[in-house]
Amino acid sequence: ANEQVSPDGRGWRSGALVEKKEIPQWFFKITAYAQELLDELDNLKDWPDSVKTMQRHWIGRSEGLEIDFALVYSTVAEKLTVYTTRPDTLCGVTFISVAAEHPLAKAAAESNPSLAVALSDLTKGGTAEAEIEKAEKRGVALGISAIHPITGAQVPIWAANFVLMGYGTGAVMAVPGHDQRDWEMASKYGLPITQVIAPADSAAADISAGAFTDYGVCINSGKYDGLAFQAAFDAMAGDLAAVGKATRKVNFRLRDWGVSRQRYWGCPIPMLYRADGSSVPVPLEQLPVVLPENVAFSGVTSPIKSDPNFINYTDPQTGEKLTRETDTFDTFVESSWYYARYCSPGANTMLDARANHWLPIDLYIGGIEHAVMHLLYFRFWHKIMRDVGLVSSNEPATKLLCQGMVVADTYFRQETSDGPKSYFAPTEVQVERDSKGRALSATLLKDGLAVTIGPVEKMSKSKGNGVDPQSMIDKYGADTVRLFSMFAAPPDQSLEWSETGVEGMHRFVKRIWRMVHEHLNANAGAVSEIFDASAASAEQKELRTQLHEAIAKVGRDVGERLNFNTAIAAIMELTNAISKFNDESANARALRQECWQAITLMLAPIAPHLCHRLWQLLGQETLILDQHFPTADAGALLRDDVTLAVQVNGKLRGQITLAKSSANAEIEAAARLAVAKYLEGMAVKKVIVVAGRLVSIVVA
RNA sequence: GCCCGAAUGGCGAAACAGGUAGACGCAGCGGACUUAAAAUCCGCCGGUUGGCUAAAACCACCAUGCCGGUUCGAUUCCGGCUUCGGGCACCA
Repeated sequence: ANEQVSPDGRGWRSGALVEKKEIPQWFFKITAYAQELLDELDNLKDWPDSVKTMQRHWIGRSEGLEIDFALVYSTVAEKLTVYTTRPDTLCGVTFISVAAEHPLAKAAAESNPSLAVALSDLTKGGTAEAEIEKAEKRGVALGISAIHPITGAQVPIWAANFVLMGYGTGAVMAVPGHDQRDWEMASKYGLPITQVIAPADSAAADISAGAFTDYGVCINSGKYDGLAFQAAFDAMAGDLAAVGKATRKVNFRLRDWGVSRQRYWGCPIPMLYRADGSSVPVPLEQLPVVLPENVAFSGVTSPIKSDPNFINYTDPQTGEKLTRETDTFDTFVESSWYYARYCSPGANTMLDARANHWLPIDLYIGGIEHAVMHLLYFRFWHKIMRDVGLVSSNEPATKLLCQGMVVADTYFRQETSDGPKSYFAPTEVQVERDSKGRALSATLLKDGLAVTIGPVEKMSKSKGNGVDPQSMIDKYGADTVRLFSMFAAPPDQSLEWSETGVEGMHRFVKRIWRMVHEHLNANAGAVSEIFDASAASAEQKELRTQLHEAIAKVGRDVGERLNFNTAIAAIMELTNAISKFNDESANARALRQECWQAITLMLAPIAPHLCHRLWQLLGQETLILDQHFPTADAGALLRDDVTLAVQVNGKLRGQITLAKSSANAEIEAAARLAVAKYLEGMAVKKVIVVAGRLVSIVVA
């Protein structure tokens, strides 16, 4: 695995030099779905844009040209086909680069041992795209030339370490004047660099310092001179197609999905090999092929690779002797359809009709690290299941939420500057703070000596900053822990764990408990009166408006935005407003009862234990679990007055409060009065009234 | 190297379609209650910028990573950076 290769190109445990070898592998043809996977991103309205953008780039659709270069004196093939998205630069081709695994390179190496060595040298280094892109551009001449399809010039063919056999045709035309990788390679090996594109704005491009990669107009390109990108593309495509040397081609960056793994623990790939090496699938009625667990481990390879009981297979009908594939599937295969199987537990087949009944998933939650690989395989597999009739939807999940990690403070000691760090749990440490609450230093409780305050990091065993939620639940209760988890950050951001924050939330829980009891005690039990809006005081009207504004906000935050933190904050604000509401009239008691019932209903999904009990205490005979989320009373949301900010030249200079029904002229007059001292001696150039928000006066 | 994000007080954060920056909470400070402590309640809480001051109140200015732009108005939009995080196909 790439992860097990050290940066020096050796195995992380054995230290052995890593070699690359070609082995037969099974692939899923995800590229056959590339266009659909791309197109349907537009229908995923409730997926984050960042994920959709990453998938678009990953699929990487490009429109280009496949161009044939005739070979000179080659016994292997007549022509070499390259793929390019920049045919406008064709006249700047000074050589051709092929992948080291390209058939042409292999053929050339057959009769040339030193070339074979040089080619295998080229493939040294990692396989990760990041490594290939960052590695020095290297190449080796194959000693073969090709004929430029337009100029007729002979250009040499090289193998290069940055050309991938799996993309396009495994061969690219090299235009060092206008491609940075080609430029670096040409500069290294003294290959010619010519300019065939000039900047569109007729400025000069300096290709001696690096490639000029922008679009521009053709120069030094004969009859194509002066053409811009698209015109040059079309002209080249037309002319070359007419002589059978080019075809338009859409390519995708997306590669087929290699699913073979040489590990034991996995799902065996259900394929059989005939004596002649050809392969057939295991018959449907014999699926699934179950991994044998009664096996003997001997050495480093998977035990089923040498287990005759597993390998040998006799066709029950014909008696033909076959052997089983011993590789197992990539585990991404299973994670691509578990959600569907979960919808039909116990089914004797892969899925039954229940899967289609429940799917697609309403809300799928996972980390952003899965943005391209898992989430693309997942979409691909759903389309496969659709195409074989197992499900009828096109996509597996209608809404996607990418949640953040849980992080916490770290504390450590390091004996020597390059020595190992020993970490301490936040619970073992006492932090000293200055008068503003800034952390100054920390000491270990056990010995009273200093420890270093480290950065806030993802909770992990190695950093010792993990918190067992059970210990917090034991101490504060599950409702408090759940409320804190929801309150500390929106779900798509990382959540910083803080025990003082949990304590603060516990205070809030106790406060609600106490306030409800005070409300009930003042009334000697639950209240039955109904709030009478027509007889309400201004303060009562205000609280009731606040209540229904909170209900509307919490409904939106929880139901649509999934921003539980602001929902809880809105309930806290309402609680603070109730606390300040000192009115013991019957109407006020009825209003308070309405508030507490709504708060209990709104908090019940997050703090079910607390709210279950409070609901009963508030005199309700139903179970709170059976209740609907409260809805705001539109009438209660209307306020008579509105407060507007008044700006002068964009700076806040005053506030006005006036009837909501006020006409713009009235508003403007009130605003001018409120900021009169800023308008003295100035000419008012413009007044902008933003309904319900502010008045902006522009003066000079 | 390429792709996708993020950056706001001492801290976690809020500002939902460009409109009063810092809601809500944590920490801190001051006070009430108490013999005392805990718990609870009340108040303050961006700026070692300037003005007026004994001090405050108050007023002005500055402030959403940095530089520039658009706009009456920018945390929000645009261009250019910096730093941090995620991904780059065998970690899953």
